[in-house]
Amino acid sequence: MESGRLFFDPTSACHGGNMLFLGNGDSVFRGPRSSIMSMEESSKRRPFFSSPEDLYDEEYYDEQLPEKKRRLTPEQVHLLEKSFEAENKLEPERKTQLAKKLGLQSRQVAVWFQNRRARWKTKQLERDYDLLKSTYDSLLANFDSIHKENEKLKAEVASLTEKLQAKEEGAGAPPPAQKSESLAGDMTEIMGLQFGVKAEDRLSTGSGGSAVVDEEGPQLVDSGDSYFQSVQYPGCMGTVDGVHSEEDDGSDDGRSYFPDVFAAAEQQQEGENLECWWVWS
DNA sequence: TTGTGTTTTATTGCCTCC
DNA sequence: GGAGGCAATAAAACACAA
Repeated sequence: MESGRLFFDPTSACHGGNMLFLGNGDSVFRGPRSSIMSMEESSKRRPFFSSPEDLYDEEYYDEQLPEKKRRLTPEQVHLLEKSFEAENKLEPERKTQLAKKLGLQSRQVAVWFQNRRARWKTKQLERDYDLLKSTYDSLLANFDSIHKENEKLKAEVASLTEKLQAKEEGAGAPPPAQKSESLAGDMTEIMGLQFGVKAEDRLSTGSGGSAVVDEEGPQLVDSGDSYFQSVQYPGCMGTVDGVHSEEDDGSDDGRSYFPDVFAAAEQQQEGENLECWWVWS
């Protein structure tokens, strides 16, 4: 192996400055985390191996320099994906083993995992958005139908009240006014309670209505396609311990990036089911 | 072929944890 | 203070339409 050669992307040095030139003429590869590797060391840890055999392939060295950013082989990616599925974070030992197995630098394996986690998170945000949107649409549609039903029932009450009054007036002897007025008043009050107070309940977080849940009712949030039930990456979901630590600040519990929102939506959905039961019974 | 958008690999700087 | 994680970003590699 030719000593003193650096295997780095020269273009990276432009923006990243991963090359340091020392006053004594030596140059070192400045790796991430400011870990300074000697020139010799960096040449040993040459990036972009396509296979373990390439590591000691003189011809490869001569023909491929200067190194350019090289994609991993499908086999390497496959193994990395499998490893990621099992556990989306790398312990140092596992990283080293994986790197050895793949003929990559451990740093490359770490970078791959880092990028893979970022991709997974992006996808997850998209899924969460879709779920949130469909939940909102569903709730909106439900609200509209209930609102219409409310208006319809109100009109019905007014009509019946009118008929009742007409009947009482046509009966000759005026019945105890107190009674008919009381009856109409009662109905109005009941309707007011039903369509006023309950509507507020419906628009609240649903905490009041969630005590009773219609388990047979539609559970949009927990549909079969929902992220909460489907486990795309066993190692990334809440079912595996490793996932829970993806976000150190606790914003990501491995299930959703909007846990509170979905919880509220879920509760509201339950409230909606209860509401339906209440309205139609 | 070329222009353009997307994906993948890699770096940098900041933050947190031990 | 070092190690490792993440977000932001650069740039090469790739895909694809015109």
